[in-house]
Amino acid sequence: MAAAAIGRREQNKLEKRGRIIAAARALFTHKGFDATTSQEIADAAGVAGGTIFTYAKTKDDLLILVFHDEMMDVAERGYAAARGSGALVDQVIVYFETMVSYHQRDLPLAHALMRQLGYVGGDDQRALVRELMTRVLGRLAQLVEAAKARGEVAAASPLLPSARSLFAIYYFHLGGLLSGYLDRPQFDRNLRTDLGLLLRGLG
Amino acid sequence: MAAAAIGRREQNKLEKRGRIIAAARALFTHKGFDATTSQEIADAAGVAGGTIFTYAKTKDDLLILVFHDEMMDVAERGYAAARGSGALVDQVIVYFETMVSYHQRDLPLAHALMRQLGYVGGDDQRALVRELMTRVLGRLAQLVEAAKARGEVAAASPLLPSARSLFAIYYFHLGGLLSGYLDRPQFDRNLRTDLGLLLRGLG
DNA sequence: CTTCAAACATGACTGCGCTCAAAATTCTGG
DNA sequence: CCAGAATTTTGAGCGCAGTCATGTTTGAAG
Repeated sequence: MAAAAIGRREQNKLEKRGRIIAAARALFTHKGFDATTSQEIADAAGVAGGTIFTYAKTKDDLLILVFHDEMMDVAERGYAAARGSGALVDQVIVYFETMVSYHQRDLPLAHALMRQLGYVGGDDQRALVRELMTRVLGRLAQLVEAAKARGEVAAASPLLPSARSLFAIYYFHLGGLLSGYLDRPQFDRNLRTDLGLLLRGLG
Repeated sequence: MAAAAIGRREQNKLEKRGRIIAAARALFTHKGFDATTSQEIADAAGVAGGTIFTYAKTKDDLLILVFHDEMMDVAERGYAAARGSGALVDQVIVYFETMVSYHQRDLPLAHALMRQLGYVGGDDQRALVRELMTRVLGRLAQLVEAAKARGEVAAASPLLPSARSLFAIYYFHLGGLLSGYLDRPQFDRNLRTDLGLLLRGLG
């Protein structure tokens, strides 16, 4: 049989997985992460309590499942919005601002998600994070590549490390914002300063 | 009364706090974080179960208390070790390597700690994280400052943003190492590449 | 169609983090 | 030294994340 052929078993698993993710997303958004019990998710998804944990090893891991698709999309939208801008700094800032405004819709949830990103339990979820990271860094690298073509970035600058470093700076400040060490204006200022520094270099 | 005068009440609280932290450290190190119950910590510290949670809002927050002092010290030792080396890149790498080898002693615990750093519950713990961050960035800034005096770094480079960015890059890769996305050689390579990139600049 | 094995779902159950009303301890003013 | 206010400790109890033995469904082989 071709790999595309799927039996009733896999079909059911996919449907159930979809219902669980949808239920979790709705409840997390509506009640908050902590206030949502795994039993509520199970009820809303029409499955037994224990079934949740065959799709995500922990309740925390559900966050990865819930956000993966949306975040993949946000990266795309951020890239699309960033291409238009002028200098690379501005492009990169537009890219990250797109992500931040997505997180702004629900800061506590974003906080919980960020916490979880560095602590994934299941292998499936780990693969999802890898995929997401690849996408996010890939789009960044494209911005850098275009800037290189424009002569705005040195030809010698390696793409992936550049993208990684830009993201590392964003991620660090995002943590500060979500943890309450920074308010939004501070975040914006720090981000611009530090990204600019990376682009210009310390040397 | 002078602020230095402390009554029996505060004296007792300090002692109890010390016992709790010591007990938690011993148990975390010996049994691991997850395998240690809050009751065990309480027993070892000679207090009732509920008392733990007047000193740390959550079990997770205990990690901050346990590691604060040691990490402050590691930053000092890293700085002392780094001053000797030659170029700024190498100094910074020595600084971070000192921290990494400290974490290597107990990777799962370091992982738990890192997770917790971005999710502090109590205000006291938050202040401790602030203090630690200030120390870590401050020592880094000193290295940059000295390099600036040597003419190795542009006079225009602002110290704090530079230190922040260097740390952000380290922190990002540390997360990759602790989460198992990177092995040690990859970590070392990435760190050197990206720190060098920041120092040279993309432009 | 029947039989058997493998994969999956179930939900009662367990253990632990954390709460909170009550008890114990310390402080203060007279 | 005493009464009573203020703060801290206590530990039984609660709710929930996560487990696992049992039951159910699916797929394959004859």
